[in-house]
Amino acid sequence: MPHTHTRHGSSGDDLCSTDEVKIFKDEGDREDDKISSENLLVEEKSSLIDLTESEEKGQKIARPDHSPVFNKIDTHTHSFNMGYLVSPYSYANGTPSGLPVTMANKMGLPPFFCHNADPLTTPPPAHCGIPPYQLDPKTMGLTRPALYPFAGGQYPYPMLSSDMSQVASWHTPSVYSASSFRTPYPSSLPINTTLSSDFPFRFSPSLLPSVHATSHHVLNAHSAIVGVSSKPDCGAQDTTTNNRYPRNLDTKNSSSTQSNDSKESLNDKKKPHIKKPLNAFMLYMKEMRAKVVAECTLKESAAINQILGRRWHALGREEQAKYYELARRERQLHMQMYPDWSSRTNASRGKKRKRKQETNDGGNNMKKCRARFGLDQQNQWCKPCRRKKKCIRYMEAMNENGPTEDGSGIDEHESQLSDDDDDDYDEDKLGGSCGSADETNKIVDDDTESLNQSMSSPGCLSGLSSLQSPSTTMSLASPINMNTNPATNVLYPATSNALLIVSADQPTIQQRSTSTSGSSSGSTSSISTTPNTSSTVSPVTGTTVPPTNSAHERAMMLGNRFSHLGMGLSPPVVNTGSSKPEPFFQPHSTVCNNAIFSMPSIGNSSVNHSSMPNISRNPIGANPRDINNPLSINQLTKRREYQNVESIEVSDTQTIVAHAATSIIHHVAAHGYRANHSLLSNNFSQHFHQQLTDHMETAKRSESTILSVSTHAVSNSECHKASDPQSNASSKTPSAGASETGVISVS
DNA sequence: GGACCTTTGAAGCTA
DNA sequence: TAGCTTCAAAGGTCC
Repeated sequence: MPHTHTRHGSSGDDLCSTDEVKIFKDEGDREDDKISSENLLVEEKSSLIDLTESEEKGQKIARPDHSPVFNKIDTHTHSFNMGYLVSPYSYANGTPSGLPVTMANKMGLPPFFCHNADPLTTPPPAHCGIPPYQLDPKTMGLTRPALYPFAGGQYPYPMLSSDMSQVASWHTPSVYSASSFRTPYPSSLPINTTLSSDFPFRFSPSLLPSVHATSHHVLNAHSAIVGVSSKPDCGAQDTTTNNRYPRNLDTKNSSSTQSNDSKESLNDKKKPHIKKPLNAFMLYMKEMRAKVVAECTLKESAAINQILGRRWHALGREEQAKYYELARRERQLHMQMYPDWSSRTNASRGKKRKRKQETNDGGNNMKKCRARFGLDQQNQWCKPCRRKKKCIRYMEAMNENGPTEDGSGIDEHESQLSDDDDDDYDEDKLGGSCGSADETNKIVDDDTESLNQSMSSPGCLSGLSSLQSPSTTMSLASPINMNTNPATNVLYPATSNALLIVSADQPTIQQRSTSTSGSSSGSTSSISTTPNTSSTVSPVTGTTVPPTNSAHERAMMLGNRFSHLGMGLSPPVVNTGSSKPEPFFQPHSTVCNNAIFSMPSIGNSSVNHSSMPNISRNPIGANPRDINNPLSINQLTKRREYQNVESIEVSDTQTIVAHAATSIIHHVAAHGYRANHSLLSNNFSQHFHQQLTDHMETAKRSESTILSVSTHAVSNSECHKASDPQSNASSKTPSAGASETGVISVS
């Protein structure tokens, strides 16, 4: 376990992580430290959990005063170095991974606070990263109280000049008045009483951030105290405090002021709810949520969390290690503050537990409609789910083969199926190819409903709620993953001649393609085709054509495919009548030979698609933990665009696709395409455009009818901006758009 | 006002 | 010990 980088070479305190140490390094030393510490972090990450456990178990063991952190502080007393509190982590890869907001908040630091700069007037350097919430707290829904409600000359930190005074100030109520600040932990806790004795240990600077934490927006954000936290009798913790943890948590200690039983009983009723310490992911979420919200204009936390979940997985180990470390510190601090607290306390108190126990009775792990079908297929939801009521299918599954308790659920369910799901039945049944066979079988076994409508059910997909319909989902990652739609006889080779852009930091397609069934994890990209027959939209041409599932599917797939240019692009191959589908796109040699586009079938126009196994179901999206699964985000963010897809003649699929694709490419070529992974260049776009144009010319000669497909851009790879007026405006133009992040959608 | 949704991780409980 | 369950944050939505 590395704990070096302390200038004084103090004994290693596990609390002293390398990232933390880096903060105390001078600018000139950071590079070297970064290199070494990164390597150390990798090692640290591997043992992070064990370390955490061991440390937490032994946290009550008295520790020497020679904490390396203190030593570090000693070395920086001249500058009142609390910079580490602001940005203990570097941004080597540009990923904003600064100090989690929680910690920063607890530290009571302004966002712009830097150890060597004016905390309030000097913006942080770019590498420090500015938490997104700083951009526009109001619009992001994050309340942000005054960082330091001091008057100009009241800012406490500058007054500190010595180590101890500095440290002491962190714990001196006079400095952070309880009435003025919200501390993450109650000031009245016994810990204050023991401060003099074991302060160096208990309030090691590594922990100080949380201990002395004063007001901060995140603390507001996570006003941790539930129940009495807002009660006036909670004293300083109520209106003025923003504690995550209650001040009067320990009733034993606070009971001294409440002598009579009535007060005690009342106090028990008002006993504050001590929340669990945030884990690494929660810390990450708190930090990144605002950013995602700002990027995506999504406000629904469920959707945001899905994005964050994916990003979390996409996060480097080093980055994650930081959050693990912070989470460990949170736990440590929480444990120190509330030694008697146990998660059991919270687990046994809430109604939530009761409710969940009820819903989990019967061992039903079925996903509810929302999770099964996603937001874009609400037409497949049961009625209660549409109304956010209890899922009757869920309840039905709970009762296995038996009827629901009142029977209404079944009836409604059946009615629902007959009403809304019949249309999907054939297609799902025929072409319903989604997910692995195993998963499909599993679903079939679980619920007969799956036959009717949930061949695409994300239930087989472990319930990523916002996934595209898995029934029509296929993965680009799998070279043999093709979705043959019998209804239209149009083959969609996942990899045929399409260009698949693989992130350099992601496993290659070949690697991923080895897995052709079952888990979706590791899928780099996917194509989602959602034969949503209910969608009706006016075409750009204004003509109204009866909706055709395949056409809709075509368009949506196209949109999906192009919307994932940054992750993968696989235009459809149209079966022109011959037994073998004709490749729609001819990859350019420059692309085929480009290692970036490494892909088994790229450039191989002779791929025998017909001989390819008919992967029944694309596992993409099956695993909500699949960080590379774009479907969840896609569905969350682009379904509205898809709903604008107008019907298209099946026979015109090729032309339509080409038309739409060309429009997109036009835009890409014109504006340049900056894919998520920065792998697409204008040259590529132009080339691809040329390829499309050539095919279009060919198609036009053979096709008589052309229906147009409107296209518009989506300005984010993960998030649609349907609510964005600009995006909406652009959606009305029959041109494709590419955002800066390189995602294009077609509607 | 509270449940629900959604994510991952931690912790407790149970078999 | 493995598996399951609950909770932590967040905010829109629904009842």
